[in-house]
Amino acid sequence: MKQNSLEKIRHSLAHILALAIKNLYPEAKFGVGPVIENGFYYDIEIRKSLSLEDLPKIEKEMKNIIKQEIPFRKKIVSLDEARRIFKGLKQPYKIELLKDLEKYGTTEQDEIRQLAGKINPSFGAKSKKIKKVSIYQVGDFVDLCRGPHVKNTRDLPSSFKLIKVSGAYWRGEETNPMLQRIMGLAFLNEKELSSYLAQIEEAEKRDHRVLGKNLELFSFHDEGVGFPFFHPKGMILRNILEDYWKKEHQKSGYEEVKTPILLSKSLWMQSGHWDHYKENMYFTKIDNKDYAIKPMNCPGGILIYKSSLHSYRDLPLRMAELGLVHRHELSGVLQGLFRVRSFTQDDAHIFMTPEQVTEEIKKVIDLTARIYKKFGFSYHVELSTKPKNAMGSDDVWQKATKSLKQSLKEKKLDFIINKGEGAFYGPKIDFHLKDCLGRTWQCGTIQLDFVMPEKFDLFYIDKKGKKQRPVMLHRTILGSIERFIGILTENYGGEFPLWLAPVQVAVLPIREKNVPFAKKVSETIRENNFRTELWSGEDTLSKKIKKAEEQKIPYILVIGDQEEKSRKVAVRKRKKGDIGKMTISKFSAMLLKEL
RNA sequence: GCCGAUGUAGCUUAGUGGCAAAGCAGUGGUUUCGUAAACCAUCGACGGCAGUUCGAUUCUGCCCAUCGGCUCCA
Repeated sequence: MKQNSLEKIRHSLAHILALAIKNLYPEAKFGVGPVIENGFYYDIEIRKSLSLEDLPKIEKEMKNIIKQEIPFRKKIVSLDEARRIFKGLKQPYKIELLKDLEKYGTTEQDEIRQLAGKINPSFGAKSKKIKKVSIYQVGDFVDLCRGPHVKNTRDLPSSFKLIKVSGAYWRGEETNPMLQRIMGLAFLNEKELSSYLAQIEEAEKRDHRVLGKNLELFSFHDEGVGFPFFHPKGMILRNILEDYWKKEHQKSGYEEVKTPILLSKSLWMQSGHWDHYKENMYFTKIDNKDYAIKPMNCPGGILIYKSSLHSYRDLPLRMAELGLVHRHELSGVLQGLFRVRSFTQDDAHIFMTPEQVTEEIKKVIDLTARIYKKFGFSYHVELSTKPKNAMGSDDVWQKATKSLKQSLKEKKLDFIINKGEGAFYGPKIDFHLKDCLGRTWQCGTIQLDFVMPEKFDLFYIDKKGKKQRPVMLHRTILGSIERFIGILTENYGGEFPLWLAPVQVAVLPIREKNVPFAKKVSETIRENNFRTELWSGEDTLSKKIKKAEEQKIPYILVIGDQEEKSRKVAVRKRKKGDIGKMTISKFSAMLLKEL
């Protein structure tokens, strides 16, 4: 099994999985079985509903098959021939794929949608004509497949593992039947497999839902599913984050505003949310009139803009808002702080002249880069284009998309394009953060909007005293404060750097009689503007240290008779242990330097 | 919302068709202790609603929540 790329191995294992399924469940109908990051999966339809307990049996069957040293055989056949083959095998999903191949030359859903003219006819890709397709056979399993594959099952390693079963909609469409997806990990050798498993274990240890509870940052309750409760320590973290954010925005020429969370139906009708976002909104009645809780902050910002007359001299007008929004997300998507139903966007709406657009976008990109750097995150950028339920003409969308691209190019940022993933009012740039375990999270977004200014009849007065239509930019950098705190927690594994740590210094007196001096020490530290706790409880020193370490407090000061006598405190640093004795002023200076 | 799994005390876990077990945490004492768990005592739980049963935490159904995916998304 040499020189076979991992990709080939994973793909071939997907076929072996399918063969194993066919052996165990002869009636199986097969969907698709691609390679994914770290492994592979196959979507299947069988009568039995599989659970985790079924996986070892399937895995065993796969290993059996591999042992038999079966060759992978490739055949090029005409479309008609392929159709006959899969009809004979009773594989309706494969036949559906063949139909698409014939009609559009691809099985990629995005491309098909475009070619079918359902969205973005203007972007029009060309259909490639396909006359022949390749099929691969291994044992009794025949698959429509581009390949490539290993030559023989003897080229496959045993370093794979089936890990999950779940439902998955056929072709990713909610309206299609749900198939069963079996997912597996696969690596070149046992060592890589186990190191990946270790990495998963490490990620589990950093789970912000667990740390959030242990560190008393936040909680969730059945009484408000998806609505996070922030505890005192979580609030400290949050306030530090927000203060930092406010300072950076002041420096960058933003003004802060706050808009109501409850606004009337007529406003949401005007903004288009009523038509385009209703399924995600919460409603109520006040004095018999319909109101909605805001799912986005823009209409509020727009009303502020409209409340006075603006000259071209005032633009760009950068209006920032830490805005609390509520969105009724499907119950199945909720995930700790990463996905909640109420969250605070670090939003801003920038109103500007059309000439200012590229320059402003570049400024936002710069600010985003600066803020991410503060936390040591790297990131990649994606550009999302016009979605199915879009408002506004193709012309306007093209123009907006072009501006975003232009700014990205000028900033020399590479980007991936997500077709049809934009907001309903405009295309967007998304920033995806990479944490220390290599996982990515969507946070910042820049959305260019020519639609809302039109809907709300916004204008400014130009040089000649004439009314002109401004362009609007919606943007976030952290994305949501809640999600960002979740990411920070996992990134640091709960060991927040000194400037973010809810408690920076724990002061631990050894004996009862050391408490008065310890109290003085902690007061001095507090006066020096550090967050400190005095632990004057009954526990032994060892126990207090254990607790302080569990709480991941950056510094621990031990106060006993010796310290009291020498007026120097014994300093213990998180992860480092004892780092010596020093005066309080020296200690404070050291902390200051670390900030 | 869909597919699958799970739900015992604040946390981690044990267990049973017949009084639900423990460690940590908490509380009350004793101890005054020098760098990751002192000692004694004590409080505290079977997610909810039905059904089967003499009896249900245990079996069945429905609901709720959580976890892993799908779809969606900051």
